[in-house]
Amino acid sequence: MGVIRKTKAVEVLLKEFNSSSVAISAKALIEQLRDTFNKTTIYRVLDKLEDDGILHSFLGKEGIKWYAKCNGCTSTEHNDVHPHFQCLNCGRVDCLSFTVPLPQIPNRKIEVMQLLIQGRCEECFV
Amino acid sequence: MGVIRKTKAVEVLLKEFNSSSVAISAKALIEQLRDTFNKTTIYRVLDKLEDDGILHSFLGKEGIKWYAKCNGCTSTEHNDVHPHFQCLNCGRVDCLSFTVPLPQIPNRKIEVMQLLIQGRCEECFV
DNA sequence: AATATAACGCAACCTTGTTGCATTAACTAA
DNA sequence: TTAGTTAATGCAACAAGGTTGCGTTATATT
Ligand SMILES: [Mn+2]
Ligand SMILES: [Mn+2]
Ligand SMILES: [Zn+2]
Ligand SMILES: [Zn+2]
Repeated sequence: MGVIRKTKAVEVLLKEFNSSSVAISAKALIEQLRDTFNKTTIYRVLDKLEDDGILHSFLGKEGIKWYAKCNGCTSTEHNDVHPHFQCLNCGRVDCLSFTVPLPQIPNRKIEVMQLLIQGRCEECFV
Repeated sequence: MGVIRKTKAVEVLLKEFNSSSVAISAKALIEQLRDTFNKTTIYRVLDKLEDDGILHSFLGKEGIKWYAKCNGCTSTEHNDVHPHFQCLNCGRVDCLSFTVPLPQIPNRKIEVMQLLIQGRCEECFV
């Protein structure tokens, strides 16, 4: 797969993610671009951008899907695994750049891990 | 809130969680008890048992809700926060007893964290 | 046994996300 | 530059997980 045509939707969504580095939920994009694009289109473009290694996705607080820019991923290699932070006050979500060392678990093989930290972001921190 | 009446549904669900210590998804319970209870009832009882500090819930792989027994929680204090493990082979989910030390993040306050580790469980480990 | 009301079943609904299909618009090459 | 090819789009309908309102049932209390 992969994005092959530079369509209006691809262009607009790419710009959305390039203008800031915070994560954006599919839900928010659909709402925000409701008058411009159909939700199906948005879901499909996000899918493709993820396949391309341009965006990565993860599940936020209520199990809804968020997307953020990738750093150095390709369509063949998605090696951009890191924790995410969701602010319980303003809702903002972003990527955290550190890695969390996990203890070995006997007789289990760890393949993926997803860590969502919740609390107060820099803006909402008192 | 809290469970006030010992009904059939409460009894059956409690037994379900007491007979083993693995987590069970609401989805699985609804399917399994489809001929006995309405799904609304199951959702409501699970909710209540959680409020009571008897069960805790978390989101699994596809963002669906899982429940497991609590250890030493009450209706006023839910202090049973720990990682969960979901087997990518057999689908089994369980609670992990270790705690993951998180680095301090400057200017942010960490309140909750949810960690889902995926891989191969003891049974499916080769 | 009579009462009060928590819990239940059912149908209808909500939200997030997906699918099939006819139409439109990018890209390709004449 | 235009015609042809087909990826991408819009729309409507659907799916899964979960919630809500309301009339009925069953548990606990007297
Ligand atoms: Mn990220
Ligand atoms: Mn647990
Ligand atoms: Zn914030
Ligand atoms: Zn397994």
